[in-house]
Amino acid sequence: MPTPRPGKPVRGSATGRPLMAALDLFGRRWSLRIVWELRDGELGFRPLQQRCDNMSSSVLRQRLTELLDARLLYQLPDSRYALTPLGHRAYQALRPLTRWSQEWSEELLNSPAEPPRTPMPT
Amino acid sequence: MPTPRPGKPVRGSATGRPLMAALDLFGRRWSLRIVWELRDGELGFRPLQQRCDNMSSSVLRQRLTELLDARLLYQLPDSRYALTPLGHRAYQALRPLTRWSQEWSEELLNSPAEPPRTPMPT
DNA sequence: TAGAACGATTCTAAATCCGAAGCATCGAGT
DNA sequence: ACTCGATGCTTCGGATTTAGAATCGTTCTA
Repeated sequence: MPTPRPGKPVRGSATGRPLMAALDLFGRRWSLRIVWELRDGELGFRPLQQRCDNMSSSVLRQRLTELLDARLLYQLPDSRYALTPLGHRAYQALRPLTRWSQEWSEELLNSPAEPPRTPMPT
Repeated sequence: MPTPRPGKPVRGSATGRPLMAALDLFGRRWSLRIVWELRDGELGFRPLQQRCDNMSSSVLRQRLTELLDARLLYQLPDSRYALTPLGHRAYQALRPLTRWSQEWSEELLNSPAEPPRTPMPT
């Protein structure tokens, strides 16, 4: 499964539009989380794994490879992983999601039950 | 596989922090894409499927159920799917990603080859 | 009234992910 | 020198998720 890159067609999109490549990259499990966890500081393999709720090491390695490949990460001489400038900007692009998730949380608290399948205007 | 919701522990996170729930929700394949494709207009099942590069209908249905459940979508009386206000804000939270993906694309064009495993400061 | 488009479900196979185990290396401590 | 714990991975079998095709019943249109 190749690392998605803009320009080439990616899984689920023949166009190769950058956004589609990005959605593919970040649609893989733990991708978003890994970028998130590296937001303020380099981490080695195992520490990173721990921060990611002890995700399986095999998948972690795979994601790291992909993210290295996509130039969101680079590896320090001591083998720790860190965000590249590009990776940092990706993290920043993800930040609004934090705010949103709070709204989401609040809104679900106000209506934890069944969905109104119909009107829902506004 | 339950729909992730803030407050309850989700896959890969015992805390139930809203962000982690969001990362779980959007970490599922096609989730991001579906929200994206509904950004400016309601779509029925099949039209939506087509826009998503003919993703498999079984998975589409699954994702739709989850997104309905999470209140990002609702269904019109004619059964088309649309973003709720919350879903719309989610889409907006995702927009910076578009800009980022362009930068990404450009940067990869300048260095399509092997990664410099070491220094990479700045 | 025949055909097309639709929403949705079911089934099987393939891809992906998980989790545990193992291995080699390194530095700290004795 | 020698154990010990931590680290960076790798491998492998089994579980979960996704893909893909086929199908069903309904509605809409010609």
